[in-house]
Amino acid sequence: MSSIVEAKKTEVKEAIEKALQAAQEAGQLSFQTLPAFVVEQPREKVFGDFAANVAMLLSKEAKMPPRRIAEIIVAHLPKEGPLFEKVEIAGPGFINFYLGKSWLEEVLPVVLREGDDYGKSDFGQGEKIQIEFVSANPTGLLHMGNARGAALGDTLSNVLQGAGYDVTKEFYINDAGNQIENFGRSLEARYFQLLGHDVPFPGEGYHGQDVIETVQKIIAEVGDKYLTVDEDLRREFLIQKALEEKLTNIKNDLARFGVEYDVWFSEQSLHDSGAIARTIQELQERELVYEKEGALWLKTTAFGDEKDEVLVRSNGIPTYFAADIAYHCNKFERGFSKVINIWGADHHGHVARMKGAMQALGYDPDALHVILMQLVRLFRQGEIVRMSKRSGQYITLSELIDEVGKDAARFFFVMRGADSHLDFDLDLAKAESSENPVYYVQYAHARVCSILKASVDEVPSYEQVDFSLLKEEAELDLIRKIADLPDEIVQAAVSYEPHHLTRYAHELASLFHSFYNSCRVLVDDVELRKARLALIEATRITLRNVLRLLGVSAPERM
RNA sequence: GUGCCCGUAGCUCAGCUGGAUAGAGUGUUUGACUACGAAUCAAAAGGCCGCAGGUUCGAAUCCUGCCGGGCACGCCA
Repeated sequence: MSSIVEAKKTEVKEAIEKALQAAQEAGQLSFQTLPAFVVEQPREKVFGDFAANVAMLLSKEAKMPPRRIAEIIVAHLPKEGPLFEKVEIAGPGFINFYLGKSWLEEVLPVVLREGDDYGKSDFGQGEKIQIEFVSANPTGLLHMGNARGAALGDTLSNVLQGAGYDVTKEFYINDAGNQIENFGRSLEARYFQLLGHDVPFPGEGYHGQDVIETVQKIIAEVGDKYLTVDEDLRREFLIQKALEEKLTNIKNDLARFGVEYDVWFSEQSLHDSGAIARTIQELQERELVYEKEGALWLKTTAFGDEKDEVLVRSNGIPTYFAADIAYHCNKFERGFSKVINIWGADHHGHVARMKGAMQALGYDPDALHVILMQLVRLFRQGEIVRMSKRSGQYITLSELIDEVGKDAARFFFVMRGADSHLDFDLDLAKAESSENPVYYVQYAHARVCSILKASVDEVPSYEQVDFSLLKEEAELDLIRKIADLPDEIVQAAVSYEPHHLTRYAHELASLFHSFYNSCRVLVDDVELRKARLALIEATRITLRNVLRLLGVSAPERM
């Protein structure tokens, strides 16, 4: 539960702060406030283990060129401390710190000791975060957009948990409102049609084949006895049965995808409990609601929206927007300090409105964070796979898992940032070759396992290993990357960008493959062999932990 | 028309709150298996970071204006 990299950065930073103070007291440097400088790992290894940009930031206030300031700071740093092997000034005024390799010897024991927990931290301090994703209409099957949302949301949840947050994953079931009425009419029409009655199908209805299948199942169970009952009763029954079946399907598909929710939240329950009515009343009390043409409107223009939005239609039914406001209030009432939503980019117009509504009701709009994800395009043999939801012609999550497998699907969806359009190459995802990044990472894991199996002796416990024997460039690079995991997870968590993790996984695998090709593990030298076994065991642990966060399996054989 | 997102190597994309010579993968070219898995590795080539201004010690990153692509502008969700 500790990050060595973070600890070292802090040590460097404190040393610089002391040097700054000393320089100021000596009258060599004058400034009012300490600038918010950073200590970071430079892009290039030649620039040392850590670098500070403090001199550049101070240049203006201290009225001195950055390199001159850097010289003064360096002069006040501890000369021969255990911390710095070498300190250099480079480029426009960076101070580069070379720590030598002794600090790297601290890394592997931590990994071996923490095992499955390596990479976790208490950064989030148990802060309560709620995350809502997929929330697909229970009137159909899950499509590619839902699949991307599922992979993104679930991975982000894992990452947040890994960074020490208390995460609740939630699926909002749209089981009320207009589209359910519409769904009911579609079900009813199919019910009549399948029982030999020639009735018209509603133009705006749900045309998909899956709806027909759902009704077939219902008929198999109850037969034709709902032909003659009252229309309201019939529709209510069909809706209830169909929603049950659809929801079970959705749950099963998501479970196959490795996604389990903590809460399934029903929209209908907000109607039933009066939560929506209460929310509308509260908005009314704040004089943000007015009546026009028989409908109730919310003054969203007061929060910069282009036009006001309807809360309650002239037919008396609250809109989705009204229900969603009530739902979000409910989230905050449950004590979450942060609420994350993952929406398709086509809902972006909804973001400002929802934040505005939260502000109107006295909540902090910034506590609501919406991740918008761009659309997914499927490619097969270089051609776009055309899909149309209206006609029911689209590839479902279930079919995707059948075709490319859970591992590839999840990895591919998380590989790109949410706001970039995702081109999903089905052939690449299926390819069992090096072009496929999933296999590349998994292969690294399988390779480690294979060596461990071939080894006659067990992985030594970390107390029995002399880690100073690891001094090849490839070994040190690999250790450095392993040491990064806790920070990578925190980075991905605070930025809500899980795609950093697929990148990290690939880099780690790459450094391992390099190491494998330049160093032999099972050498005759007993002590070196032990050290290298410990290194690859730590690599295995790190790879497996990352893959677990991604929801991708870590096979021992491929 | 208005608003939001995107524009980086042939292709698909990274690039963290502004930092050093803009990075991966893939594709192309060339090498490496009598050694723990060649589903691997090493090396080369490949860029006006859409265009033009501005902010400053410093811009792919921030601001403005254009150009090009996507999306949204319902008493749908």
